[in-house]
Amino acid sequence: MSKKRQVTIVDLAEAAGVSIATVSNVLNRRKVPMSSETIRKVEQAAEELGYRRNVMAASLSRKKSYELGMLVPSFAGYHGRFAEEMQRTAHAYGYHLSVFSAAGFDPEIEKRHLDVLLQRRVDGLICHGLAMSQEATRQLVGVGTPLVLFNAWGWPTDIAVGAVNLDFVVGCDEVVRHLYERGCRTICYLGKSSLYATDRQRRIGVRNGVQELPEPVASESFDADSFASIEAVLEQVEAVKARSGPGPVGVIGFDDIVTLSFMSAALRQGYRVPGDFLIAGINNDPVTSICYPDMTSLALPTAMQAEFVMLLMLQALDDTAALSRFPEDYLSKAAREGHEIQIPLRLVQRRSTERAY
Amino acid sequence: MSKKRQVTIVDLAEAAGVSIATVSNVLNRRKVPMSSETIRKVEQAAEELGYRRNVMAASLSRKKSYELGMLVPSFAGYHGRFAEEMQRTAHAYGYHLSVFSAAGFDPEIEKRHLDVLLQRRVDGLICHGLAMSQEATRQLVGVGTPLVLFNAWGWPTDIAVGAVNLDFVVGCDEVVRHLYERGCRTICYLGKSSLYATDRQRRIGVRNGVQELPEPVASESFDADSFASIEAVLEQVEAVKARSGPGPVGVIGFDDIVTLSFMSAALRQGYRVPGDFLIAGINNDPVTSICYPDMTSLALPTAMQAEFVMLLMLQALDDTAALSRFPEDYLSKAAREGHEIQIPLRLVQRRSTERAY
DNA sequence: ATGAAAGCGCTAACAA
DNA sequence: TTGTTAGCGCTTTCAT
Repeated sequence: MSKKRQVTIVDLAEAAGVSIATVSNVLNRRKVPMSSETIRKVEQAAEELGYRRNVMAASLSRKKSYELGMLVPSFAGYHGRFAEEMQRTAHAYGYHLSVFSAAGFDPEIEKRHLDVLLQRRVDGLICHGLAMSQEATRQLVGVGTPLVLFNAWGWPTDIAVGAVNLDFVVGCDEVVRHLYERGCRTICYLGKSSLYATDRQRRIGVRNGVQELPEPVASESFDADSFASIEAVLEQVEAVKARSGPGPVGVIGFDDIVTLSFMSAALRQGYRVPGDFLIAGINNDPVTSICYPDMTSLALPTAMQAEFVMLLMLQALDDTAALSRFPEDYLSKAAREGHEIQIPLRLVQRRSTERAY
Repeated sequence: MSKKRQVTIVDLAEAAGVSIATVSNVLNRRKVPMSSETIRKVEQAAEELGYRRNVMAASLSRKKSYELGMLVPSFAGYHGRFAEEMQRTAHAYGYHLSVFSAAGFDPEIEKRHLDVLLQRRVDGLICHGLAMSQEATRQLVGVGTPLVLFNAWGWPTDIAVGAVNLDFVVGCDEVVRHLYERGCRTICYLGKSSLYATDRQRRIGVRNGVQELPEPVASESFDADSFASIEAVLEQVEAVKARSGPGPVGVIGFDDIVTLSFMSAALRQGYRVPGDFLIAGINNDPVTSICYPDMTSLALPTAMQAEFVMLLMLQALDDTAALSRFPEDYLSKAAREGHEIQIPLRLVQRRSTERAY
């Protein structure tokens, strides 16, 4: 911030020969009556002097910053894409979004970032299901700053005004059915216990899917986190394959990263994909369409998720003006689902799950 | 930002029975003499009332925000990793870093984000070589807010105080030599003309590398952007391979994404990698170690790059206190290289360039 | 060792 | 239609 004197509304007022209140009114396009001559003079002065609004001063005075803060565990993969989408969406509704990466799931770092955001007096907070305890969150955020979560299940509403969650349950259910239809009579899920909440949703979905199948299908879950390498995971899956029938074994991974790791390891061992294994990931990361073979995955509609996060946020902020710009079906879905909104995923089929040949 | 009255230093002053000036001194741990009793009382009051500093007010008064702004074209891949690293580094030196994704290389969006950052009165700006013109940048940023660039070549110092650049020239040179040593006597570079500046550095490096080889080697460059699909690119490379000798053809891609696309396309066509092609990417994206086959790539030392960006920034900000925390060799390298600092890359060898079998 | 007071740049009643 | 003025919460001389 430049120490040298910046151009302020006082300068503009002088140059335009009006009062600072008038300048403020012009600059903020307020609905008070003003002569077009005044408007012109002020705008010209602003242009000529190179005026740039000081939003800190404005926010301080207005007691509202139109600034939102967001915390993600990483800029990589889904979280980065979602953050980008949230920035776009926030802007569309008149807010700015600062995103911080907690660089993992470290509660201490989360806490620090949240504190900074609160010190900046952001109007609202957007977080993933936090690593820090609910109690710590309640205490830190307190009242007054709405917190909207994404992919967080079962948080009490006295902490967060709501959550917008990807529907992994239904999504994984669908993946299971897809694998079954492609000939799999054995299905393995490769989970990540370290990401408990979101892993759990997937497990439920897989279990539901298997149970609903027209015939009994064997299924196994593995915790990829607890193995030293992806090769070790592969060994386990190989064992399952050994005692299963002749058809392909279906594999669903926690996300596209572990799924791709597994697929590559299988290829290195000489297995065919598809053929010996049919493999599907989750996230529809761009890598799924450029890897070999290209990989079936669950697409996450980040734009829709962002819209609903924003919707909940604006409701909490009582920003009726912005709120009125939502399409009717969004508002009604939000009203129907309450403070935990489900976002449906979409299965994208690629070669990794083509019918065994 | 909560409309309801927030706890201010006035409240603390009252509770502790001291003046607001004293409260401010205590809270900021200033070096003025204070009785430990006063300190205790103030800190206790702050604790009890749940005080949280309002940094907007502080920044406004201090005319310094300790806030930095950064613009990246995307949160994906290298830029996201670098942004994360910059946040960490900035924090280590007492600053906070808000990162915005321009969602591509759109000059209009860049402009908007920069303007917002300047309105927030950030102390400094960190950008990639911008899509917007140098003239527009000069006009927008003006004086007073230092701009440090990364991966930007040849920007005048009256716009940016300096640039910290990945040394793609030397890096690509090294990749070429590596491919040669592994048996390639023909080398193809798959570029991206849309990313002109950074593509150019790679081309120079490849050319240099080829020229320095002990024997003549054929080389070709293709612009992946100008083809409809990666298969179309592959066709071109196949043509090159057809008129080259029996050994493997070496392929270097603009980044790991186009490289992996190419590799997968080649595998789909039945080529062997390594074998028919030896393939190397750039960025050392995490995907390089989980794809099939795992892929040789150039690692980008983001932590080092972040340190130097911070160093240039702190110099521009005259923050001698923070500056003194840099290791001697960093300071001397910066002094030696001036306002365009080169960061060396590191070749990471993987199976995609193993000796042809 | 502590306090009084003048800002920082802007907003928002309220007056004129 | 425009202007006056009292804050917003904090920092920072300068007195005491």
